[in-house]
Amino acid sequence: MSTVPDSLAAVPAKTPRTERGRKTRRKLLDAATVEFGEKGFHDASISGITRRAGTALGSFYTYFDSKDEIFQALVHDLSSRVKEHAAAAVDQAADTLTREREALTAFLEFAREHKEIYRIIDESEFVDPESYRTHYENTAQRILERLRAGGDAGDIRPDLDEPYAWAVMGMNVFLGLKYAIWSDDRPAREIADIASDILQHGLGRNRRA
Amino acid sequence: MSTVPDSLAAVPAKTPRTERGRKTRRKLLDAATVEFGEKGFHDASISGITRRAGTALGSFYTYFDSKDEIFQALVHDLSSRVKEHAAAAVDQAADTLTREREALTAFLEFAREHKEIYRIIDESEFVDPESYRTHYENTAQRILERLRAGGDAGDIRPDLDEPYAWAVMGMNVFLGLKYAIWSDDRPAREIADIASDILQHGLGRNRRA
DNA sequence: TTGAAACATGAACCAACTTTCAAGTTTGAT
DNA sequence: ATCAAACTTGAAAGTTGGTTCATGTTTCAA
Repeated sequence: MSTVPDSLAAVPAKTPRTERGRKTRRKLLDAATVEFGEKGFHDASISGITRRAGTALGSFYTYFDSKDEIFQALVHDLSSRVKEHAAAAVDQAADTLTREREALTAFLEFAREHKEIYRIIDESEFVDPESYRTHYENTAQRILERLRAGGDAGDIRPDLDEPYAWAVMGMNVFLGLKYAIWSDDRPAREIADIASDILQHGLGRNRRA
Repeated sequence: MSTVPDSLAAVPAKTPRTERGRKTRRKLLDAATVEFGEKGFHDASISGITRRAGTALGSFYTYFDSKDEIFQALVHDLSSRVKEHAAAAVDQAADTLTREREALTAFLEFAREHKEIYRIIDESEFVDPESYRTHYENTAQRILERLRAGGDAGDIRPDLDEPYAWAVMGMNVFLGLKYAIWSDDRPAREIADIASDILQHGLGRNRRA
């Protein structure tokens, strides 16, 4: 006997209805980013989140049904942010490989400034596998579209398909892990140049940069 | 007042001393591989492990100090197995890029047959970060050595350093995630050919395969 | 054969969280 | 100004599952 008709269930049951509510929800989400980022899902606690948010423990359940649910909401939130950030960087570039280089540079810089985000999205592989998969499928899709556009424009080879996009994405993610999360020292640009170099010429002896 | 002198502490305290002990420890490790692989660290339980192993709950603590400790032992164990499997495949290949292609093919096939292993190693990023890092640092190191050998032999460009190895590794890992863990359909060889193609020529229009 | 050390057992303990709830406060449309 | 709905609160209930322990059994070197 739910009070909410199924036909209107599009909006999650616990959406805040007042300004105060929206603010509290936002505070919880931000606090959760810090808590999960610092401790990981397993060691993070609801009380840790509410303490950071400065709200009572019980208030958490006004906005989220469970620890899993807020994590899921978070991944969705952060995934959008990463996407938007990369999209912004990509706009201005002229040719395809420059575009990819800019996208990677932006990703590296973003990851350095928001290591928690990288960690949370990565951990979603185990906490909320569907979100994880969606995140990377979508990212690969956008890469593939850029590559195909480049192929059409005669910028790069025209015969590229899905696995090429996954290869590019894998390169980027691991360069991010190594040179954004685990160490900061090298300029992001330097790393992006190397990736770009691989995409341009490969490792063969054929041609030099 | 430990009964074990510090100077002899090289061997973990709980190493089995009889044949029966070694067998039980092995059973627990194998059971843990299944349990962690199926449920993930968080949802896995010690009682789940001992149930699968066919031992009493208490026996677990004869061999491991905690849930974290057996996970760590497991990652170490599995990491070695992955390494050995790849090393075996690499031996016979003639030139550098063929070697890399064989390594990737072997990795993909191994991952398909042992999806649990892939998952456990991946999850160690959060459960036992040091093991995770060691695993990938070592893997990158071996890739770099192969690339350098290729550079020396005149097989490929001679100016490759660490980031190139991480880029190659990232490609491989994500192709593994997509085409070994998430889907099985395409032949491993086909995927490895694509990666090899990228390493040989890049995505530029310059030359065709 | 014997006995000390190694190993096995599973009920019970316990700490740590998540989640609930009843009582109070604030908001905002009328 | 009013009041019903929205929101807040934190103590306490409820769970879950890791860990301990006292007791019993097996191993194996002497």
